[in-house]
This record gives sequence, C-alpha cells and structure tokens, in this order.
Amino acid sequence: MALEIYNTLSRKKEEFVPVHSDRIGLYVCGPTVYGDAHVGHAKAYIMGDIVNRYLRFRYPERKVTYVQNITDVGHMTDNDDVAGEDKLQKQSAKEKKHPMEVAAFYTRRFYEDMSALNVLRADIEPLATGHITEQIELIKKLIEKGFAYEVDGNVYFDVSKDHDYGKLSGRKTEDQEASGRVEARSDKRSPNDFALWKRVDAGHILRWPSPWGDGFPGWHIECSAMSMKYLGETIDIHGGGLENQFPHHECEIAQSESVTGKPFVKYWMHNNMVTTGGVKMGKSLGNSAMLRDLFKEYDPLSLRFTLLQSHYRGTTEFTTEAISASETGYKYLLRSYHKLKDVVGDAELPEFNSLDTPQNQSIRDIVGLFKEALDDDFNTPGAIAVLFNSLAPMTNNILAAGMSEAGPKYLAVWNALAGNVLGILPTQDATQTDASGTLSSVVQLAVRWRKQARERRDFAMSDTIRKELDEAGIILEDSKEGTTWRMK
RNA sequence: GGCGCCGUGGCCAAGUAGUAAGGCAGAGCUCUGCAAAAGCUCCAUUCCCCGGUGCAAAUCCGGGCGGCGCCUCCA
Repeated sequence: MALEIYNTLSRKKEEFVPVHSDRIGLYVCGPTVYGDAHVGHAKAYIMGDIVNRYLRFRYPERKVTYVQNITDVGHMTDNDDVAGEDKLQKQSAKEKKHPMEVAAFYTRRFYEDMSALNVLRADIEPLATGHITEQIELIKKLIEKGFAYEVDGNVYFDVSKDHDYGKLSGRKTEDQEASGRVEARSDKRSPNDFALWKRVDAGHILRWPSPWGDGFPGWHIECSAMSMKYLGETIDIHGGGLENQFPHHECEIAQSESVTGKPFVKYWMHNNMVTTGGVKMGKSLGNSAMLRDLFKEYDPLSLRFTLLQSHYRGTTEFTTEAISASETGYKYLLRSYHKLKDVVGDAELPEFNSLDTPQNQSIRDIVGLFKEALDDDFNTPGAIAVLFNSLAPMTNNILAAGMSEAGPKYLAVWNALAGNVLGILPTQDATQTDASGTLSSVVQLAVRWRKQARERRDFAMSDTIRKELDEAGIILEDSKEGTTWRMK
C-alpha cells in the first residue's frame, strides 16, 4: 500500500516517492496579508495541514519540513506597471497605517484564525520582505544566464527562453497571444513575460534598493527564493489554490528551473474552490464568508470538519445549512470520544504504534481502512466515513459492554486518527476550563435535587430543572447508571 | 478565442470498469415517567440525456444539454 498523490504536472495520481531518503520538503503558498481570511483560505490551509499531518503520521522516520510564506509585499492589482495599485499600500492608505503595520496586523489575525481551525503552524514561516536579498540574487542569476532582461528599472523574465514554459497549466504562449486580450502598454518584449523586479515611483512606500534601482520584487520570485533557501533546489510537494496554477506556479517553475537546471517540485497539489450558490467565493467578488464572522456562530472545528467532508480537489458548496448539518454529525463523533475519555480517565494510554499487532485485529482493521482512504490522494471524506462506520460504533459497543481494558487502546486510536491526523478533536474541553470544579459541583447539586424529585415522582420539578439547565447550556442525560451532564 | 473542471437520492458528498461509502434531513422500533443519548430497521434497480466499446460502465469513447474555474490580484 502506497500513498498516491494527484500531481497537477502529470494530471494523474502518482505513487509518492520522496526525493530524499531521510526528509520530506513541503511548501504551501501562504496568504497576502491585506485582509481577513475567509472560508476559501480555510480550505486551502486545512488541505496543507492535512498533508503535513499525514506525512508525519505515515513517515515517522523522515523529517518533514513544512514551509509556508507570508506575502507582505503588496504587488499590483493590475498588470500595468504604471496604473497598478499596490494592495497593501491601498489598504494602508485606507487604514492610515504604514503598509508593514497592515501586514503585521493581518498576519497575526491570519494565524489566530488558523489556530482556531486547529491548523498547525508551519516549521518555517518566512516573510517575503525578509528575503529581498535572496530574491535579488536569484534575479541576478537569471539575468546572467540570459533568462531575464532589464528595461528602465524593471526586470522581466523572458518566457521565450524557457522551452517548457506552460507545462504545469497546459498553456501555450501562442494561444495566449492569439486570445485578443487587451494588453496594457508595457516595456515587456512579449506580453507573456512576467516581472521579476519592479521599479517604483516616488509615492511608493514599500521599496528596496537593487542593482536596477529602487523597487520591489515581482510576485512570483518570493516563493522560488524562499522554497529553495529552506527546502533545497528540488522539493517534494508544493501546494496552493487552483487559481495559482497559472500564472503564479507556472512562473515559479520557469524561474527556478532556469536557474538550477533541476526540477523545482516533484508533486504539485492544487485545491479547488469553495463555492456558494455554485459560484466561486473570492476576495474580489465580495461573496466571501469571513472566518471571524463564522466563528461567532459555529464551532471552528465543526467548520474544519465540514471542509474535510469534501475532497480537496473538488469544489465545496458552502452554505450555513451545510455547516449546521455536518456539525450535527460531528457532535455525534465527539460524544462518542468524550464518553470514552471520561471512562478511561487518567489511565495510561498505550503507544499507538504498539497496537499494530494481531491481538488487536479490530483496531488494525480500522487503522487500515483509515490509511487506505488517506493514501488515496488524501481522501478525507473517506477517512471520516471510517470514523462513522467503525470507530464510533466500536467505541459505543465498548462503553456499553464496560470492557475497560479496551478503553485506553481505543482512546489512543481516537487521539491518533481523529486528533493527530485529522485534527478534529478539541485541544481543550469544558472539564479543563473548569479546573477548580466549581461548575461541576453546582451541576452535581442540581442533579441530586432532580434525582430526589424524580424519586418522589415529581416530574414537573424534574423537568423544570432539566429545562432550565438546558437554557443555561447544560444538557442532562438519564441512563441506567444515573444522570450525566455535558455542555451544549 | 485558448486551457481545464464538474453534473451521483430532499440537501451535502465519496466512488474512475465488477454491480451505488458516509453525513444531514425523514419514517418506524427498542430503551425510557418524559426527553435526550445509544442501538436496530427503512430511505437511489440507479448515477444530466443519447449513442458506442466491454462478459461487465456512474466509471472508458463519441455527441448533446446544463453549470463552473483559469487566461488580470485572489486559497
């Protein structure tokens, strides 16, 4: 059984064979930080997170290094060198802040949102502005090798010098030229050429000195520079949103491979869009659901769960109804997990890896199905189905049968699969925030009073207590063993 | 105009040749003072339509209809 990844380069699933025997390099294009993150960002970075988590789970013997950049250079909202607006500069004018202040502000908020979604931080989170030197060095090499040319303070990559340009997106430069698209006035030799370095005018705040005068780097060069600096000339996996396939990733390949003469990336992964009403959710379309707003209504982890219930390469139709629906299913899984956790208590858990023995056949089966799903190009909906079909029912059986020796084993399985790999288990629960036990004591008191009412068959009082606790966010459940409570 | 993707039950959504996962919603039952939880059962003879190739197709090929993305910043 091997991990298979759909590689955009070949347009098919390929067996994952790491470039190096001892390590794996993963790079995912990070956000441009001039606004808050929306559901589309969540889908992209949760995908990156799943790849990161699963690689670590599946290849414990290899060092996985995950790099995700922050684009804190504004770039242009228009291809025209003159008329283009710098997104960060525009936002900074609006907020009356220095562009770097805007970038820092939204960077923090981005990480806050991602943490709420239980997206693990990358090992290296380089800033584009922190790697201007590296980018300039790369551009110098491209000029030396004849792949780039300077015109009046601007440096462009000469696409005609790169013979396999277009191999990722399947585009031919001739077709693009034939498109009749209106090209803005430019000093490029060809409309397909793209900027490596841009000259700035007097009013531009974010600027750096370079051999070609004051300016700032082109959008694509940062990823090449930072990827190669931290992960080497050929990395295993590079991921990002589908809309970055062209031109961004195509340009990254062109720049990087022209300099090194080696393959830049072995496996390219692209996640599809989040749609609403069948239409792409996008920053510029104004139909984005911002994560911060959603977090007020929904548990961030149930949002994560919702996104994991569709495949990363398919579109995800996003509606509040869709989150509500999957939230119900998600809570079912959590109840099973929490009950098990309560029963196991402080008992020591076995090492997850020690459970892979013939004596634990049912666990082996569950883990096998789970891995089979994720091995198939990170099929998270399939992995979640295993939780619904096997892990939760098995857990409920154990709880019903009171099989205490199986408890810790299964809890270790929950922690590994649902916790470490899928990241859908809460990292902190109500019992931890109630460390002093105050809430618990009070609820226990109410439960005792209600028990007395029930014993004298005063069901009106019993139901009132339950109803009022429910309104306060506490749910009571009666069973043969007594009454248990939990937070809504 | 070029490149590419998608169309599966009321909703969401897996499945790329071997006879339709899963979740939500819905129906019934068990348990129960009631409720909840949990469990059991039912819920697509069929995968947009029409042809074709296979012993076999939701899955491959051709045509049609419908929807979407990229080609300009966007996850």
